[in-house]
Amino acid sequence: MLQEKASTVTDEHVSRLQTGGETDLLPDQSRLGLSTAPTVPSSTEPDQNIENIKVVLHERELWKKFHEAGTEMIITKAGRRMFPSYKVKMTGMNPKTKYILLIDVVPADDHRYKFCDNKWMVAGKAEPAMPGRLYVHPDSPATGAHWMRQLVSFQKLKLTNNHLDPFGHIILNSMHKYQPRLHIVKADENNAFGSKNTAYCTHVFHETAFISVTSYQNHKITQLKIENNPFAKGFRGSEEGDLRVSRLQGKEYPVISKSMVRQRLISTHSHLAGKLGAGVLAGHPQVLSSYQYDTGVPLSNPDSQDPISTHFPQSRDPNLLYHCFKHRDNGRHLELGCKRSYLETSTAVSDEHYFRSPPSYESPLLSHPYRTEAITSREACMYGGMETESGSGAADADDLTNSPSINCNMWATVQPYPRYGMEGVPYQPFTAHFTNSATVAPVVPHPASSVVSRPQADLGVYNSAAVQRGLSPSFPGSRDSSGHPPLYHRKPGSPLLPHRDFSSYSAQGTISIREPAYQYQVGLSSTGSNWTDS
DNA sequence: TCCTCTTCCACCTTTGAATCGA
DNA sequence: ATCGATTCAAAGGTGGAAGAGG
Repeated sequence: MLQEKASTVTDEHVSRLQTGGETDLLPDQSRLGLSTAPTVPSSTEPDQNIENIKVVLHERELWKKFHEAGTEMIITKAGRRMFPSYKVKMTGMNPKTKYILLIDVVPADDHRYKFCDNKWMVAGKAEPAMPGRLYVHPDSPATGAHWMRQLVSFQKLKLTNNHLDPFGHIILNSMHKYQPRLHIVKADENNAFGSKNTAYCTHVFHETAFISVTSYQNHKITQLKIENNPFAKGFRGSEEGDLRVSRLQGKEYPVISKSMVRQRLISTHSHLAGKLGAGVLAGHPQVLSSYQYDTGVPLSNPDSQDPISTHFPQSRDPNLLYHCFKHRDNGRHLELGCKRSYLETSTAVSDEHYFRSPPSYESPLLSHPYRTEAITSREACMYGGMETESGSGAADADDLTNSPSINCNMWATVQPYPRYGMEGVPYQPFTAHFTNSATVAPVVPHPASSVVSRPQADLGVYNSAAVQRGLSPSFPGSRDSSGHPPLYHRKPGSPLLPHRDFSSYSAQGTISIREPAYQYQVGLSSTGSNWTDS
């Protein structure tokens, strides 16, 4: 494990916030006309600025390989893990501050895709978004020292296409493009988030975008998975060529040995690298800039026909990479950075054959009594041991023994997302409603409310951006500001059941996060103790 | 007919309990 | 009694094939 960690350092990609302080404008902010966000009282010390946290994507090179081929992720009714798995290295955290780490997977655009002629093409309008769910790292909340000690792995995150999934897996539509996002939330005094002063960051790694499929479409992806995923070792061929792969699919594919696969991968990679090196991709900055978050490389040639983009039309905005939000005391939301640049009006017919922009909507992650109580067990989702680090024993001890813990699974329900086309993508402000109550109630779509449209001109080119925004004030009651009932209510004293038990669904401590027409509903499951109603 | 999805399968890794020895 | 190493079996992850369904 240590060896793995050490060997991958150079492959990691550092996602870095550009804000120097809470009121600092990003280089392009002024040009964007974005306002500064007020400071967060709890974040006035430099070492506590949540935007100073740096996140490094583990195995970035592997992600890049997949991305270049057009990453596909299998979704099954029972839930399937992501591969490559989402692992990050955290730095810059306050060692003693507690954070909650969670991931969501959001639609990258409003299209449905099909794999035709060895390339992904738009096949129509996207289906309504699936219930949005958050995957909370099982170690959450934990101190910064804990998170920074080793790789943070979300490998147990599972994707499903089962709309009624009882296991808390992230629900996706097949043949749609998605973008995973990592949220770092500073836990409040109750080891929860969602309270008034909650601050959080959202990290988006462009190369982790994928298309969900029920069976692999692109043979290159299949080979990459087989070659790199240890669980798929059974499909690798031996050096002698006695392959299960060839046995099973001999009529379709030639015999492929390990060495051949390796050679092909190298060849493919070299080919791509060669193109990169030769500047072929210079005309396709959407590819090149995908890995150059900080360069501010302008985007995209929509007419590109290079092999890469024909296999996997790139998002034309690799710039939606990094943003940081912060709570604003008055509950209104501000942005300090630009989330994306690609907002050109899409009029060209050819655009239909290419991926469009990454998500343009705002993070649904938000505040409110995300309350955590003592939990007796955690799933080991972090690399390495949990041993106390010398020199940080206090923090560690506190981390592991006193910290109430939350479970991996949070349930959320998202109303069909407003289709944010590439054209003048509406920018969605949202309010949040968190509750740990628990009676199941129907999810009520939040009425479409004011939509903050961001003129295209406002969305310049940024390869990295930090956005500070406010989190809504908490609504400890059972209704949010719009009068909607809570999504779930739990009777006082109702114990939480172990996660992955659908029967516990109605007994989850819940968080609902609402945006206009976008509603997150997050349930927390506990493996041990009861929740306390606050 | 085509496309997508589900189910089942064999093969593999991972995980944790049991065992043993120092 | 404790700790670490080893062994073993069960659990779970994997992609492919076949077939169902729209």
